[in-house]
Amino acid sequence: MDSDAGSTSSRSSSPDLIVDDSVGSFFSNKMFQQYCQEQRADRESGPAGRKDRCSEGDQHQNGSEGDKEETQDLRLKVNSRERKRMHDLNQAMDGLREVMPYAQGPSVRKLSKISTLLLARNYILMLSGSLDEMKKLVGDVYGAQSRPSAHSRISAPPPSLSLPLHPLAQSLHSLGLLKDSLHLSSCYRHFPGMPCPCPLCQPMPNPSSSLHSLAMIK
DNA sequence: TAGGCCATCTGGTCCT
DNA sequence: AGGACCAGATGGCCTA
Repeated sequence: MDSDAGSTSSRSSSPDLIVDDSVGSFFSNKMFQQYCQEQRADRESGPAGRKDRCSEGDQHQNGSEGDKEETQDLRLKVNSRERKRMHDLNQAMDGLREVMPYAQGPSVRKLSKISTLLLARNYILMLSGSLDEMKKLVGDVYGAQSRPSAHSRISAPPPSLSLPLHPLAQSLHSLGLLKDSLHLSSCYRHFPGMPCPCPLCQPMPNPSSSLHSLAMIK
């Protein structure tokens, strides 16, 4: 189908659609309108189109010309709304990609939608785990401040450091998005005696949880 | 060339 | 009734 004719790039999740305020939404340049006219011609001329479109054409075959145009206008309006809805959805997806901890730039392939969602989920779970751990740590510090052994407890390397990387990092690896040069830990401050705060260096909060399987992209 | 990903169209369903 | 949402179908583009 040549329905992509109205956009500059089918790979973009935010195609350049012309806003036609008279229609009330994203709509259509001349090419798209021409496409619609061709579709109408297809419907009326023969069985070349899809079956559902043909049935729609048959359905209105006996109607008056005015009814036909009214139906087609309604269809265009509905299509336009649906296009706008998907456009908004893709914008939200782009917004999600922007806050995901993976390298962005022209040389890095954009995350697919499913990858974005899976990574986002894992990222949220990982942040929640980190927050819980931080709370515990803070509680330990303030609870044991009067005890002399408190300091040594903090500076001791956490046993979790030996655990495997968080599934988020594994996901990025599996997607080919995490290379050595792209490691994100440089964005974070490293404190002596503390684990690297970089999200990708975080151990799995619970290795036996179902989270592990969720990191597997497809 | 097959498979993945995507945009779009479309009809159905639900909600306001 | 009209709009939002959803899922299926279809075809185009890209990559391995």
